[in-house]
Amino acid sequence: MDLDYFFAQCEEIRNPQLRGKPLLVCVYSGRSEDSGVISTANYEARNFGVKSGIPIITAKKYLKKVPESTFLPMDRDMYSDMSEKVMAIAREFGDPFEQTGLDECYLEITRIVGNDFEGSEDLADSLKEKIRKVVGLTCSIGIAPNKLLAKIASDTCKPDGLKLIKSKDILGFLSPLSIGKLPGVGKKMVPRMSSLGVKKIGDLLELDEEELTRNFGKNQALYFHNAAHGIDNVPVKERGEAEQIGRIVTLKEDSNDIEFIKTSLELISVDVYERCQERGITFRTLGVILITNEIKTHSRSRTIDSRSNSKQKILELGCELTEIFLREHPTTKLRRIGIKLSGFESADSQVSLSQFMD
DNA sequence: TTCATGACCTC
DNA sequence: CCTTGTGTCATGAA
Repeated sequence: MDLDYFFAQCEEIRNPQLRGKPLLVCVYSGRSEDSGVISTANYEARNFGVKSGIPIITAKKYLKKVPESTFLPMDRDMYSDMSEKVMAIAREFGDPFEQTGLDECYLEITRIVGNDFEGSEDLADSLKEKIRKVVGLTCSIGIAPNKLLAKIASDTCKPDGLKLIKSKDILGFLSPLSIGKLPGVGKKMVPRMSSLGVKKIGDLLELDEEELTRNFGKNQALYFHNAAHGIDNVPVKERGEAEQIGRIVTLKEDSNDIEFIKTSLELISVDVYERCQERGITFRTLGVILITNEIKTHSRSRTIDSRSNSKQKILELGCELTEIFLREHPTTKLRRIGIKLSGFESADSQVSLSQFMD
């Protein structure tokens, strides 16, 4: 199940006046008036070529002659609330239930509907209806023998769609789709596939395993081979909480001045610290993400002996790792900076004397 | 095995 | 002209 143009649809629900006209949810970076990118566009905006990931300034050009267009900043808290409501509903329709993002989840329904395809469509319809009635959002649902096919199916039927793939229809469905429709094949992989003559998912069937392995390595080769045949054995699995907590920001200007960068590090330290506090966890590994003025990404991380969660420690380690990097790259300026925590453990599971006192 | 790093994906 | 957050994987070193 995949919610349609999720962030923009949330905004349409908050303010129904916005419906029927181009609506863009933007990530403003704060460098200049319109710097930043489009996070989500509704379908009216997509008609003008606007899509996720393009610069805001470009979207404004595309929509120059559509003055009734609306550009809104992200309101992540609101989208999280909407997501929670939807997921609480969806969870009741499948078991196991796996949420993979704010806007998508997998439901194992084999035990619930068995081989009854009609039953599975009725179940999906009633889920769609309930989400629409209770939360007001539309979504798209793919029903298939495995997660890979279900995901691709839901993709091809949005918005507000429902698509069932029966076993006998798998190759007929998959083969004509562009290779980029395959999860895991994005901006970098499409040209590589293309150079091998692979434009459609079906073209993968022509390559033998030796050729796949030579080009992509054993692991990916196996994935592509199976995917082209519609094979995927990854079970639907409940997920716990995130295993990483991170925050990354864009600096007001490119800089290699640690004091200037520190003001941003302070901000994001507080943010990740508070999110750790909310979950009552300590971390063992802290990493910094460093994106240079040339848009090259670097990371540096350190695993500490005594796990911790203090604002102090986060900022201190973050600064130290950043300083070391800057020292190693004296001519490089940073554009964006981030901190990422991992290696979590619940704070109260620390061995403490009190556990042995009774 | 664990750790560090980077590449890539997605929205 | 280029955001943000989370995850997976490959690789190489310790």
